Amino acid sequence: MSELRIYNTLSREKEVFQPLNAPHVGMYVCGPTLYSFAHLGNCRTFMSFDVVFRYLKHLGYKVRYVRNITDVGHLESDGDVGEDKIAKRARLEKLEPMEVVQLYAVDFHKVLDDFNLLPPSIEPSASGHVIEQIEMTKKIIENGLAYEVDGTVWFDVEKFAKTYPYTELSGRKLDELLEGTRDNLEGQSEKRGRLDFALWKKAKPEHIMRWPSPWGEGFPGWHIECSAMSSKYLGEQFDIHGGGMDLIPTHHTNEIAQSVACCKKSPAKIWMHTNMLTVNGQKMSKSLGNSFLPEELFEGRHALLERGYSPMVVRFFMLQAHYRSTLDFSNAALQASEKGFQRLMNAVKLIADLKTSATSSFHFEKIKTEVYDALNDDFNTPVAIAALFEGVRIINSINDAKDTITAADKEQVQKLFSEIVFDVLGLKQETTGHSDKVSGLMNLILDLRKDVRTKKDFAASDKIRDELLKVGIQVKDGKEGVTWTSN
RNA sequence: GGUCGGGUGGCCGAGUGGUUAGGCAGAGCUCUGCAAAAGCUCGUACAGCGGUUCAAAUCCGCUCCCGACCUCCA
Repeated sequence: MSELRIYNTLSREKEVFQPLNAPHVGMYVCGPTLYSFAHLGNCRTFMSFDVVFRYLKHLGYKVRYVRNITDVGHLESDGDVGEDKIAKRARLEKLEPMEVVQLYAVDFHKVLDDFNLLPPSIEPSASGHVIEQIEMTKKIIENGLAYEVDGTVWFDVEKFAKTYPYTELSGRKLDELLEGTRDNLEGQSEKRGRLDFALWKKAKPEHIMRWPSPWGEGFPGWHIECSAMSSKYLGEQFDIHGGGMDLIPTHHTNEIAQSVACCKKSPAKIWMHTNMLTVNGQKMSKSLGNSFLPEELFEGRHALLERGYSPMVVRFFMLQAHYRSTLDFSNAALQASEKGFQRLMNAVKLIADLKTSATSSFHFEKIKTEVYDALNDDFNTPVAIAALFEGVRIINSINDAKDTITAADKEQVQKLFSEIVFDVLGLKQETTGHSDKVSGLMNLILDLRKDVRTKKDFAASDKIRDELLKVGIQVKDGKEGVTWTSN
């Protein structure tokens, strides 16, 4: 079987995955800032890493997956001028900051649960690690790479860049960043270099969230939390650090700088970045106002949607694109995925009842190899799914007695589909949740319909079928009897 | 403006120097009382223009178009 290879943003190529301390794997993913509801684009990133988490576990690794919660320190604008996002929200809604965080945390977890994401091993919050962030900041000052001005501590990027390739992750040129004209230092705060960012911010009198520190009352900067928490739970060096692509140039670049400045070590071996979800070719984002809330999608409450789509259909839709490609969101694409998802799941259901033969008329190993080769190739879920569909065709064909399968192969197929579809891709059969009453009614109706069909009263029979279809119940007359599905 | 990424059949979306992506939609056939489901067959796509090569959609150059980042953003 092929080796797992992962695309590393640092090297810009796929590298064979070799954990620092096999079988243990440490993975850190930048989580949400809880100042609003998570939209679908946010969900895509966490879903991508959910598959990474699941696949690594499937391969037998003992994964510690840390995904943080940002509940303090994330500013509206750049490190100088903005207001803390959560503090602002709290002020506007007249809530305690922790109330704001709680509201969106509950929603966030519910949504990810709807999408069948596994919870991370540890979900640390920034506000719960202020001490660690202060300690790290102190160390960076000791190492001469940060300075305090009037209660605020700044990271000295230009000094750091003399001994370390500050822009290694983004591939930008430092000179060009320094030359940038979009803002200048005039009229701005006390920081020395235009790229310098805050490790600790002095709290203004009206600021609600504040902690004591060696530099007076204040709160931690946005980037330092991830450096502090990743090193606390995964060590100074760990295997995988992930997040959305938009975090590369600032957040992740600064994270590396902080960790190196503090511990002299680059924190992660592999940096993984997911691409954006787009709507009509444009990035889905809150500021552009084109974002979808998962709830709106499930219920079809959105101008761009003709109707709702279930969480598993959406999950399947997202897995049909590679995590490093943009994925364009549209009604038609969702519809296509819905059909495909149903086809896949129907086939999975069929496996258990397949009749076995003395020989198999297909090569199971070929499908299995294709699936694993795909997943090993930087978690290529769309190709893995394509290989599974080859299996779907065969399963259906066996069910139609046009192909054959041995008992041993059937067991293998069952195992492969169960492990890949459910455990790795994280899909699940969506229970239609009929009550006993509905089932009883359906049995009665179909029984009556059977009677009229025996009498060749097809008009009556078809009327029953057509009327049921109108309320969303589809009747299928198979060779083995009548089945029905409800949506 | 700078940096980076991309333009694939009706739609979504993989891949890549020579061999099938896959899903959805469409056409035909089989099965069926008819439907549905399922199976089989079919469309022969890679923005444009040059170049390299025995061979390019895949490499190189130019042009056009789109996007991301450079400001908070997964």
